[in-house]
Amino acid sequence: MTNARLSPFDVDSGRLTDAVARSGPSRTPSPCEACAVRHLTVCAALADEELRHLSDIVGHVELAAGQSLFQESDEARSVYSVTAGTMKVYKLLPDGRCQVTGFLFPGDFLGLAHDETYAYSAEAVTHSALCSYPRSKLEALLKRFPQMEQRLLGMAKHELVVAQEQMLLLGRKTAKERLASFLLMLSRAAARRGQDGNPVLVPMSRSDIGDYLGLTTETVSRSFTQLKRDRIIAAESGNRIRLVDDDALHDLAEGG
Amino acid sequence: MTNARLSPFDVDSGRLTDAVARSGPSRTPSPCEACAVRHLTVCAALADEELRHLSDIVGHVELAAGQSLFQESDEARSVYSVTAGTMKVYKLLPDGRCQVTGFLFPGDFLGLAHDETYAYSAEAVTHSALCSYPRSKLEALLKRFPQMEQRLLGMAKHELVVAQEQMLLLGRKTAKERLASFLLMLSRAAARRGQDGNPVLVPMSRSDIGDYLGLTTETVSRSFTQLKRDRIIAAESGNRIRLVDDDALHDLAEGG
DNA sequence: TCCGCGCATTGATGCAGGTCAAGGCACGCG
DNA sequence: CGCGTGCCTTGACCTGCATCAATGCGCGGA
Repeated sequence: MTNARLSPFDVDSGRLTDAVARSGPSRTPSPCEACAVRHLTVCAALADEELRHLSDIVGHVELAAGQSLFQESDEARSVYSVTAGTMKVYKLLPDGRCQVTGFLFPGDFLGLAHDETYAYSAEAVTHSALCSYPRSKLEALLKRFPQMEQRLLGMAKHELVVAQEQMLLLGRKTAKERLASFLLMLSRAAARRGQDGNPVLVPMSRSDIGDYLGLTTETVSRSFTQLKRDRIIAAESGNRIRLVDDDALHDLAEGG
Repeated sequence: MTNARLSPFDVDSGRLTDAVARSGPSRTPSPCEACAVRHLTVCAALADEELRHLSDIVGHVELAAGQSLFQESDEARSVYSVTAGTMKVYKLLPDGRCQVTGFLFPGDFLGLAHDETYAYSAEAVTHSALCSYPRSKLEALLKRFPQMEQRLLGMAKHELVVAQEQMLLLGRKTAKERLASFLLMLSRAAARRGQDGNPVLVPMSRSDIGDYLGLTTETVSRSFTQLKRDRIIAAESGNRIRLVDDDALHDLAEGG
């Protein structure tokens, strides 16, 4: 495996520039209609009229790798939809211990806050682009279009299922099992976006992975080495991992 | 600390029998209107008309301690609202490793499934009572009363926040910190229900607590002993724990 | 009242993963 | 083109929690 972080446009590059260009606020009719990742997002099920209203309130953000979008306890002014790149959301303990609660890819939603402040921090892992929706305006829209609320509820339910699986991982799986689960998660997420799920691109650092899996970077690294030695995965160029023995990987991930 | 599990009616007894009696399907106008725990539940914000419709489709379940409500992968026919007792929801690995993803108290909701099957198993910790709503009929109702959907979304968002905190706990906290967080969670949950948050009732076994905190029963027991030795908590009769040094407990829980 | 069962506690020991430390490798920059 | 920086890998050692085992203790049932 190579050590370098990707330059921001190595991967989703076309997608990133496309999405940003297309959705520029200056475009005429309804930029959201032309959104390249709409089928993945909360916007997928919306009618044209609803889309137009959404277009009216949408803003755009672009972040370089490592840039922060918001911090836990910031006032939750906006919610966001990732259109390109990879984001991470995480929580910190006062002494600096970090738990990454999720990685987000194009189509994913973030910033849903229960009260007036965010419950976690969000930061770009790679160069990323997002649509932003002012919370107040979005809420007004939700009142008018309950359809959207339904869609949001569906996404929240799905996130809950994912969160419960992550709790099982953090509470009960071994380091190797955690890494196997992680690679399969990445692979499925890539496939959902219509990208290649094998080999799978791993854009985040060992340290981010450790903070996601409740491990140290050293243990993540050692587990990678073990999986390679066991011929279950193989490193390829550009931070890609080939899933060589899919069955073994699944068995591992499920604690087989 | 005593070892005995509670007999089912030691605690929420009045509440349990009341709720069950009141909400019997044979009652005349709208049993939900009289529900003792309505202010805590998804039903809180509903208008009378909506409540009547809800009453029409509601069913009731009573479970003895240890009885299962549904299993992961069962077809998700109903969703439930806890009216009395304590439930646990959990996920299993094939080899039997168990992660309790949450304890549920009166007012809590369970069974929200993203697809056609439940994502976890649910079992009564103490004698419990629940309202059940057939999923199909509830969905029809949600279409008519978007208000309810909004309320559900709010509950789902709150559950997500809780789940993220639990991930931080499972990924990054020490055994003592986990137990401190757990006791504070129980205390807050009791207070929310209008019960005494100190001393706090701990109705579940060491093994359930371990499965919730990602620890073994032995480690849970040892951590209890340490907190007692440090005069941070004290055991009282009937599985109650007095939170003696609240500040120390909070500091511990936050990783101070 | 006594017995036995199920849970909790405590002790002894082991090990997975953390910690500390030393290179290695790729890339960017002067 | 060589050097520095940042990440990754590997090794040696340590420790917090798991595991294995024994005992305690409260309750329910005979």
